[in-house]
Amino acid sequence: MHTVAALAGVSIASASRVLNGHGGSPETVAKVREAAETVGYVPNAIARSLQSQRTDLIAFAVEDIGNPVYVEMMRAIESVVAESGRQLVVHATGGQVGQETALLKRLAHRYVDGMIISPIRLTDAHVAAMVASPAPVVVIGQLPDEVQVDNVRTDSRTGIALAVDHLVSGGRKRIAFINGPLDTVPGAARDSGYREAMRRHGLEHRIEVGEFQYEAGRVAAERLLGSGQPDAIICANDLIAVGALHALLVAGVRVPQDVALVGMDDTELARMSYPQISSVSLGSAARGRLAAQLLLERIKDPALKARRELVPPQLVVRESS
Amino acid sequence: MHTVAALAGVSIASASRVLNGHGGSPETVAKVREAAETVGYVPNAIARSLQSQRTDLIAFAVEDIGNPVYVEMMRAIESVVAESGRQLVVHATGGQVGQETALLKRLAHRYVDGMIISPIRLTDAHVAAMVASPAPVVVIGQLPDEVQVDNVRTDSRTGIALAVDHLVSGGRKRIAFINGPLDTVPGAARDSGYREAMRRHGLEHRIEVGEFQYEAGRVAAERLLGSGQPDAIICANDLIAVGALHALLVAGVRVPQDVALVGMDDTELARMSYPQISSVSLGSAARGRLAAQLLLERIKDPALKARRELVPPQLVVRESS
DNA sequence: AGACTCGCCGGAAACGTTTACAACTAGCTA
DNA sequence: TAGCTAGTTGTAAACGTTTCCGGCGAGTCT
Repeated sequence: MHTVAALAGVSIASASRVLNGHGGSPETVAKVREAAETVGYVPNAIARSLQSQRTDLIAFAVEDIGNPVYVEMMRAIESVVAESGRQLVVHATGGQVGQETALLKRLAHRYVDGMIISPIRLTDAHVAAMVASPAPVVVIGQLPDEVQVDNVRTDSRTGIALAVDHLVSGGRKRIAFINGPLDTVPGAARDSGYREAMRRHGLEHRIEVGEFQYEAGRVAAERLLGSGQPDAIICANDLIAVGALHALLVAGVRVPQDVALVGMDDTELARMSYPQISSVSLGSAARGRLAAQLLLERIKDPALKARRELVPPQLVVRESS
Repeated sequence: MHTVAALAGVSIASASRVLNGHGGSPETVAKVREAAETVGYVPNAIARSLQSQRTDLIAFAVEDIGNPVYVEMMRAIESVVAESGRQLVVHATGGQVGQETALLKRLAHRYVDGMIISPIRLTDAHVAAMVASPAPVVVIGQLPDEVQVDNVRTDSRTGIALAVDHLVSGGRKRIAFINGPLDTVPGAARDSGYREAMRRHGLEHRIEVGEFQYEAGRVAAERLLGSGQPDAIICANDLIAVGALHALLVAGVRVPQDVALVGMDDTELARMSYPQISSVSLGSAARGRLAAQLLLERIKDPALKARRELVPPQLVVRESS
């Protein structure tokens, strides 16, 4: 920039103004433009950031950036972030509380303009770090009501209820549920949703618990088949559902004739299976998009008070039920 | 930092030194540490970057951050990048040449310390932008030999050959191939690999072309079944393979008895299907890891001359063949 | 013709760090 | 005791921008 200004025979102030389109006389504009062209000037993003106190970077932190649900969220977030001329920084936290709170604390360094985080387990340390954060944070997932942090959530409890109702109306009675760990936020919500819906229909519950993974779904389904085969299985996410489907097919169980299957999250996996798996959409893409929008709006106006967006679940019926 | 120094009664230089562990007398260290503690000082990442001329950010640019292959790469890259204390910025380019070259040009702004890019189509503009880039670039995928840019690649031509040989040795003769667009780098390589392998075995080729997507695979397989059913199908990636499998199962074709199926990329999809799909691993994770390592080494020593790493393909035989 | 406005310009401060340099002290050696 | 070394400290420059502010000239109004 110094050299551009020198070459154009103007001050660096004028050069800066011209390069940012902030006026200038026609001659100076021409001179500076030409000088910049000949020396191949490109502004330095860091210096600009230092001055403007913005990095135009948005962080997204999740347990595993390979999980289809998060991939879908990330895609949606990336799209709105990119559209706003910003860029996305991704963090894989491995679901470790320490990592996540460390990340939240690092926001104080202002290395990004804000963060979208979807903690799978929510501790007091999380909440403390979030409300203390000097940079805006948006949480995807449940959050205690009193916490004043932007939040987009879905209602997986009624999501499960949709699945149960659907199966019951199809005449199923022995509806089992394969859940993820109960000490996680989604695991706990799904558990209570399932129990309540079953109680409402006067049915007995049957629950298997494992990780939110394919392999866990396969194993859990095998267990279910081993003792008093159910006539329907609800899975806490699509990975589990695909695993369960695998076990059912291997065992020669017909889906949906013998056992109906309903997944959750409605990721591509559900569409790509055979038979295609019915799944409760929790609007991953919509939640990602909303979260990004909330964050951008808050960055623009930090005085906004905390908002809470709800994306309603929706049952997508396919061949498996 | 000013306030910390003032509170501790030392100069900001001393404060900075203490906070970075660059010596200082025991008393000053104590005073500064305490002052920093009481005011809750956190260093500003941008200012530090301006001084050090590093952002500790690495960019990863691909067509679609939701594609399982790229997800796997991204995971691997994120892991080594995070381990080095840096962070990952992701870009979804939509495969558009303009977007990608724009991204490469933006490297001049030094908003990241380097970029890993995997262009699906490679133009002269790409190459020009890469060699002209002031920040290090690593390319995942084919690259003309003379281009002096760090590069990690696989050999999908012999990858296809592995699949063909395997199917031939299993007695298959009418081996069809479902490919992606021929004007893409991977599409072209796979095409020539398939043709050559078939020629070598004295077999006639049969090729369907579509996108590198599930739906394209489904449609292509339907076409193949419609006219002179093959006894084996090779797919240019796992998404296509899963789509093809779907079409086969819907048509009542037994896999692998009637038609054998081999995918490519060996993503989780292949393991999660039923039957599990044989797939040619192109080492996505390994390529991502290598690319990240190359980039980090080059950042440390920019004088290094361009290196070229090759990850050999490997056939993983499962139930579908 | 004088007062006023407006647009353009350059000097300089600012953003928040790190670090080269010089000055100083204390401890040691010859 | 003079001289040297090692360690510590503060001043100030540097990183590369943007922007505030005052000055200046040209045009407009009375």
